[in-house]
Amino acid sequence: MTIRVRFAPSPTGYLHIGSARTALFNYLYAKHVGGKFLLRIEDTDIARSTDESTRSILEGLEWLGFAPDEEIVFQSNNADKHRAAALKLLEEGKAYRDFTPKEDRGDKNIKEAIVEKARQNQGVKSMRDNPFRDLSKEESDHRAANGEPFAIRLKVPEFGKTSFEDGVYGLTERDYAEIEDLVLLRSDGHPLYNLAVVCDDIEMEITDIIRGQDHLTNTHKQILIYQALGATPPRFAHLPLILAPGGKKLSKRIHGEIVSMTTYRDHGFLAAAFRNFLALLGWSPKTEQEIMNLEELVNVFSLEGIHRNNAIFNFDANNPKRWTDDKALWMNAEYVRTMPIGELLPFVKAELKSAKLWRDEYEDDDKEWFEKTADLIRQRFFTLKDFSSQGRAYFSEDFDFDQAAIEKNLKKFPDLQTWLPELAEKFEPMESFTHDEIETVVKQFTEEKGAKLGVIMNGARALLTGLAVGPSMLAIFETLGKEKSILRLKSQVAWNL
RNA sequence: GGUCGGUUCGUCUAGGGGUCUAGGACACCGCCCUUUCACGGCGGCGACACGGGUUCAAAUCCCGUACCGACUACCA
Repeated sequence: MTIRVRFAPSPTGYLHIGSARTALFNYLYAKHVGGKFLLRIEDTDIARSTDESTRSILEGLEWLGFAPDEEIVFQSNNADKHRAAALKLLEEGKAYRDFTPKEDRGDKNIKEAIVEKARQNQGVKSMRDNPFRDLSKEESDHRAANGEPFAIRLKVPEFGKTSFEDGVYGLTERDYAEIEDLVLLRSDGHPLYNLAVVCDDIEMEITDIIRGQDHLTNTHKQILIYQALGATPPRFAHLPLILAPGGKKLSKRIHGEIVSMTTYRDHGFLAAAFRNFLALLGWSPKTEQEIMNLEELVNVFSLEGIHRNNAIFNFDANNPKRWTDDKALWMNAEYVRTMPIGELLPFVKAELKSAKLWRDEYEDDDKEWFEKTADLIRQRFFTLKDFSSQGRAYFSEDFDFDQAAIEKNLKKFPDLQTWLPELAEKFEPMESFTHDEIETVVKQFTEEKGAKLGVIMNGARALLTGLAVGPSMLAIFETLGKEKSILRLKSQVAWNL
């Protein structure tokens, strides 16, 4: 039987880091065994689901490169089937109508309310004390026929326990006494999560469910539903959670965009790098190799490498340099700096285009120059954004000067104001403007002036790139070319800043 | 409150009774290279939550405590 897994997000926000990692693990698992990776949008909560969120999730998945192998399933389209299943269970006596009026809960403190209620009911409350649980069929039918609203609850057996072998957490058991007669169908006729998931997973012939650990206890309820429906439950594997710094829950509300996939895309992350980073959060290949492309990840992925403890996604909202996890940033830099240049170029192009720095010659007459330059400057870059910010001077005459660079490398040595234009003069007659020739000229010039090579070079760097850091100056001269080098060495704009 | 789960450097992790004076990566610090540096090279700092057992031997097994998390909704 082919393995079929699904990623089933609910469209109540963007694709966040936890869901993205769940999608990744499902994808890796499916591909590893030659199975299918499916996508289902769980939009049964009409009040909270939005189309915009669905789009955002799809966008995130697309960016990461996880295309579903079959058509996307929208859970809300299956509501009729879910209702039918609930009715069937009711018919078979495996569920019952609950005529208790719906309780209005203040939306805000639901968790607190639950705890409070549980505290009050301590030791008294039984999960089976619903007065409608054993209502006769006749009376139940009668009241329903009279138009009395009701919810349908699953009739959980009095004694026994559910158990299953979790792919990550091992044997998991739960006593029936701990499981309430869960609501299958709301009094307004809307199917509830646990019913919907089970029905859809049966219908989609899902064989393995890989999802967040927050569903671990739900699984027992779902197994009860599978059994009532006469279906064999699939295999389950639960993933540890990804937490915020300090070990608190990562929340869309509190942590905002920092957890959204689109943020990473928009901040110049390479999907390959982010995927790689995500894979290492809660999973380990058990080797010391950390840089792995998708294919390698697929090859070595196994449930056995998944942790049971939660991982922290580190970031510091108040520190621009640490706006997201250090390791994610490093991973991205590693990819930017070491991936085959040919694979990187399309991303550089897209970045330059969006910054209006792209010129079509880069793919034509200046193709070689473009490749060489991108290759040269990427050595110190972290994200794709750096090509248009720090790398701006290589693609445009309109670039900014870093104040600190000017102070430190230019104004501190007033002689440079005449020397640098003089150096430009030395460049003028050069026929071949390449590394070695430039070196000869610059060195000779430096000796003439009795100056330090570093002073000349760094001054030139400030003038030619606006920055205090970057590749070797000889390489910069060469890549910028004679004309631009001369022009910028003579320019006085930086001196007047 | 109850049930269940988890706990190795700041963070991601290796390890599953002796090979652990606990390994790697990121971050941090230092040194080197150098015309600069956010590159590169070398090195350093730094952890088995705590308390009891079991054992010749425990990071590894058992129990308890603490802390963290999930679930406990006519949310998903």
